Amino acid sequence: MTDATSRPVRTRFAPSPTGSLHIGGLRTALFNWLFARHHNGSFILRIEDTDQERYDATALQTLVEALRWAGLQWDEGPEVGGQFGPYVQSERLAHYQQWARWLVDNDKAYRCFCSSERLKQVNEEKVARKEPPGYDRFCRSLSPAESAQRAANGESYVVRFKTPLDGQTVVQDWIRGESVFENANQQDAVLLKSDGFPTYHLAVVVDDHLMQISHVMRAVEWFPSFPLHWQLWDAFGWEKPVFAHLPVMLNPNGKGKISKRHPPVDKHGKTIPVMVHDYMRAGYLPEAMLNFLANIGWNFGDEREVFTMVEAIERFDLTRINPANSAFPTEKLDWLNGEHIRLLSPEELARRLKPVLEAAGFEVNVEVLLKVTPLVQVRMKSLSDVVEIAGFFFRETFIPAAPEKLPQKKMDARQTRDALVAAAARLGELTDFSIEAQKLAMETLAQELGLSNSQLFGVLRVAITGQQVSTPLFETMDILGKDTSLERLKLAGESLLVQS
RNA sequence: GGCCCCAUCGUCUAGCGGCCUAGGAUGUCACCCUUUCAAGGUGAAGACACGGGUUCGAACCCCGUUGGGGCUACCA
Repeated sequence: MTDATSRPVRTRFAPSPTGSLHIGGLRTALFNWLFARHHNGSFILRIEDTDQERYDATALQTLVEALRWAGLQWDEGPEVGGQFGPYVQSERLAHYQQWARWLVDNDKAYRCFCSSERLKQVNEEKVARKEPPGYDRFCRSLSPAESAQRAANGESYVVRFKTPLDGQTVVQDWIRGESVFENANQQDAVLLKSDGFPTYHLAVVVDDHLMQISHVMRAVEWFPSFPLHWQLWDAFGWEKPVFAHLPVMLNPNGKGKISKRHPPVDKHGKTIPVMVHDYMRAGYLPEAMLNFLANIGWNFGDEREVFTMVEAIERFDLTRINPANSAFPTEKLDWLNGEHIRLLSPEELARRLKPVLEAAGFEVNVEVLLKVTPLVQVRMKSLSDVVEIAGFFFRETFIPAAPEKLPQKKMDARQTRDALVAAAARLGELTDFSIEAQKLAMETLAQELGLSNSQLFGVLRVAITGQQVSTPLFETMDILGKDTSLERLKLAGESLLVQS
């Protein structure tokens, strides 16, 4: 079996718009996108909004936003059009109704007039008898004439598939090979609902055919309905696409798939975001996110784990997809995000940092930001880290640290104050306030005071930045300037109460 | 419960019958570098779920057990 058919490669991502994009959905989209790009094919976005009860007007917008953030451009779909449109299923009802009708006319499906009450009762009875629940095929034996008559009378009905009563359905999955399902275990699934909307099962087959999808990559959740779809393709007599059921991502502890309803937690008990928008807000880079997702269930081929999507496209194939489900390795995401942050040019990083700082309420002086960026670049795991590490550069008024934070290991208040005074005096004398000059002066001073560099520099750091953890001291003073630096040292010295 | 899928370090993975006394990454720990925090460098601990086969030889093939996961709607 080969993973490329003779047909042009066309893949699709077909989410239902029920909110932001689920992180697992993004990976499914990514794999489809990578495959299409690798084969110079087309990647299609199709919206599966056939559930009116779950309709959400803003969801499509949010979904599109997440996909655009990730950079997964679709060649056909909402907002971009295409020759196989419309790409929103609620606008394609005529197709589904036509093909449902075709199935009924060709004895592949039938109208079911059973009420939901009766269905419920049948189920309860079956369960009571310890039988597996399911429809009892009551309407399957209705004559075509009676069926048509009742429909004509305006009686409400659904269309159900006429599942073969015996035999087996042998399905082919690219990742798992052959699987055999007993037809006797299959239900007469509803294809067309009473509101005239199709179920997923009908819509997916009709659309994948009409849109000439060559490869269907979807999550394994769909595997149980795979035989139904397989039979549907056969019933229509259409050429099937290649199917590949992707493993799902489980909670970090490996228990259960990641879901919005039961938010996963990491080993520290911290809640892990499920939606792409949460990751956007948390300061993750789209390139890191995609790199991360590409490493779950697929691998680059050699031992590299940090790569760009351009590189991934070159190598992407279905043969290296791992059929096993995987826990969500959050620590790797943080690591990869740091790696990608370091891969960025300082200018590019600064460009991405600006909105983060602004969102935190800072007014950003771009010139300062450009100087600060290289200092934070190596220290960040996420873009939002900049606020904590270097936010003080952009604060209107300086917030000094509490005086008790000033003394370093084995230092008392007097010693600390004296060090601050001496440092201010020494730095004040400098005509050359360069980083090197500052460093030399302070190293000399530390020796004179009998302090270690660590002690003296620590005191100065807290005085200058108001923080115990910050950007490097001399670089920071360089950016702040001599006047501001001296002012802060003086302020810190005065804040220390010393009994004489 | 039924049906189906899956099974290598804590985690993500390489491995597709001999190159495996199982490789990489992450995380953890130690050391080095060092003005804090990082980053970087070096090193350590850490896995073929179990039981049967097949074979000269099995992490790799087959069967069973166990474990995990998915599905079980007029939701997708």
